[in-house]
Amino acid sequence: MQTRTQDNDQVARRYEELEHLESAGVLAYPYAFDKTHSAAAAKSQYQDDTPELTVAVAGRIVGIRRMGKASFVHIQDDSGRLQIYLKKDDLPDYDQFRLYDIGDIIGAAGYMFRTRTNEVTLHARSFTLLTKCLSPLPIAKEEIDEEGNRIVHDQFADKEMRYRQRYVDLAVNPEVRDVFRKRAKLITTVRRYLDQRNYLEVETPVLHTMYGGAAARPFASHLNALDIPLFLRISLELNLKRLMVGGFEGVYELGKNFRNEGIDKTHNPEFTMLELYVAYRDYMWMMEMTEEMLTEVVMAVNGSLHVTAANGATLDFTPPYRRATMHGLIAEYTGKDIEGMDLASLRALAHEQGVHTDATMGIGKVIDEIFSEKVQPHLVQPTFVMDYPEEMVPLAKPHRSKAGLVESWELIINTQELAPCFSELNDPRVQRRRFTEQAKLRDAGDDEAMLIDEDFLRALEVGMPPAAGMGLGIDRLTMILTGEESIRDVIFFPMMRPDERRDAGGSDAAAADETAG
RNA sequence: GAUCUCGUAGCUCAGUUGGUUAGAGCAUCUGACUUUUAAUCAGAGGGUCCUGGGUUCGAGUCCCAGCGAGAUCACCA
Repeated sequence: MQTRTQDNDQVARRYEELEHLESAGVLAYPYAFDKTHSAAAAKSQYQDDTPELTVAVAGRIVGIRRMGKASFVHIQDDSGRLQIYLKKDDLPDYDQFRLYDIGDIIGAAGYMFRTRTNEVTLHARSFTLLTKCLSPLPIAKEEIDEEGNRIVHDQFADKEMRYRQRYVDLAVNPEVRDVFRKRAKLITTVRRYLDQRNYLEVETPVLHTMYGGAAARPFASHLNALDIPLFLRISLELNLKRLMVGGFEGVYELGKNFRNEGIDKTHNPEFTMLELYVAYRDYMWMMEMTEEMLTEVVMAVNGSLHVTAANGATLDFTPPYRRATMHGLIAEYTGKDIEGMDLASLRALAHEQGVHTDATMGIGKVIDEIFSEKVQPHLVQPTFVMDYPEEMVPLAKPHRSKAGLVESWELIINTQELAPCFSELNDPRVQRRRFTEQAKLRDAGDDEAMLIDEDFLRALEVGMPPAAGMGLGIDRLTMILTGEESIRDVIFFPMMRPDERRDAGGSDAAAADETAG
C-alpha cells in the first residue's frame, strides 16, 4: 500500500521527524488549541508603555531563523504574519524545536515585546505542534526595500500548479486569499442589498430533465432511479419564473450554472450567476436598481467607484452609467441604420464590415455578430445596451413602442457582457411562437437554440405577473473588481484537465463508470 | 479546433554550435551562532532534463509523435 503521496528526501525526512516527535511524547495531530489573539490583533493591541500583553496565537510557520540557543519564527494566520521569539532559557523543550519545519502549524503563548530591529514580536513561554507539515511548502522569501515595497523572491508562480494545488497557492501566496475575500464581500453585499428589499432568496434544482433559459450546450447525465436522461442547468431563469407564477413577487438565486462549452480566460464550465425577478416592474426600473446595487457593491469591495482593470483601463462606476440602444450603437460604429433590415441586407452589411456569418445564422445572430465585432470592443465604461432584436432574446417581452425589438438591456463593462435584463415575456402565445422559432433554428443547425418547454408554457398560461428579470455574472464582476484577467484566478478550483501522471491511483474513472451504468 | 511558446532538483531559474560526472539561488541535511528578519558563516546530500520514438560515435540541446500548461485566434452570453 502506498503510504506517501510524494517520495523525495525532504518528504522522507519530515515523516522521520514526525516519528521522532511522537516517540518523544508529542501529540502530532492534537484536537484543539486555545487561541486568544489573531496575529494582527496581537500586534495591534501591543503598546510599548502598557502592562504586559499575554497572548496565545496559532498559525503556519512561514519562516525560521535559527540562531543556536534562540530562534525567530514567523507564523501566518488568517489575519497576517507574526514573529515569535523562542529562547532556550525560557523553554524547557527548546531542543525539540529542531524537528519543526516551515509549513508546520503551531501554537505559541507568551508576551508581546518589540525587538531591537523594531518588530512587534511574541516572546514565547511555550510552543506546541498543532499539525505537522509533511510536504515541503514553496514559501517565498520576502524583503522590504528602502521605499517600503514588498519584494518577493522566487514566488510559487507556476499557474498550472497553483490551480491544481490551490491549497498550496493559498497557503504561500497571501494576496490570493485577498482575491477570494473580495469575492465573498461581493456576494454578501449583493445578498444584503437584495434581502434589505425583501426579495426572497430561493434554491431551485441543479438537475433538470429539460434545460433552458439560455442558449448553450448542456452537460448530460442519467438518473438511475427513474432511468431518464438528466441535464445540469444552464440557467436559473425558467424555474424562478415558475416561482413568480406561484405568487412570490421578488425572488433571487445565487447559484452555479453549467455550460458544456469552451474553457478560456472568461469561461469556466461551471460559473456563478445571480438571477433576480421582481414583479410589476419593467426593464427600465431594473436598470436603476442594478445601477444602485452595483454602486454599493463596488464601494464595498473596492472602496472607490474608480476601478483599475487588469488591462490598465480605469472604470468609472459613478452613476448614471451610459445608456444607448443597440441600433444606435451599431449606427455609431458602422454608420448604418439597421432598423427594419431583412436578413439578406444584414448579411450584406456584415460582409461589408468584414464580419463573418454563416448559413445557420438568423437575423438575431447576424446582428449579434456585427455588434460583438464592431461595437462591443469599444465599450469600456459601464454601458447599458438597450432594445435588442426580438430574434436574439426569446424570453423577453416585445418592445412597447419599437416593432421587432424587445425590452432588454445588457450591461457591458470593459468590453465584457456582465448582466442581461428583460421585461419578462409572460404572454404564453408569444412565448410559444418564440420557442417554435428556436426549434427551427435548431433544425437549421444551431445546437444552442432553446427547446420547447411545455411545462413552462403551461405556467405562463396560469399567469405570471409583469416582471423584470436580471442576471449578473458573479465571476466576471469579481474579475473586474479584483483586477484579475483570468476567470481561473477568481474561482478556487477552476476546471483543469486531469493530471494522470501526478494523480495516478486506484480510484476515479473506472469505479465511477461502474456506478453510473 | 488552429497557431505560437513553454515543460530541467521541493520552489524560482541557467544550461553556449550536439561533446567530460547537468549547474545556481532558495529550501533540505551536518556544524557554529541567545534580538534575527531575503539572518550570517563552513561543509554536504538531492535529477524519470514531461513521455515515447528517431537522427548521431555522442541528445537536456536536433527531428517526429504524444501528454500537460500558457498566450493569441476561432467558438461561446
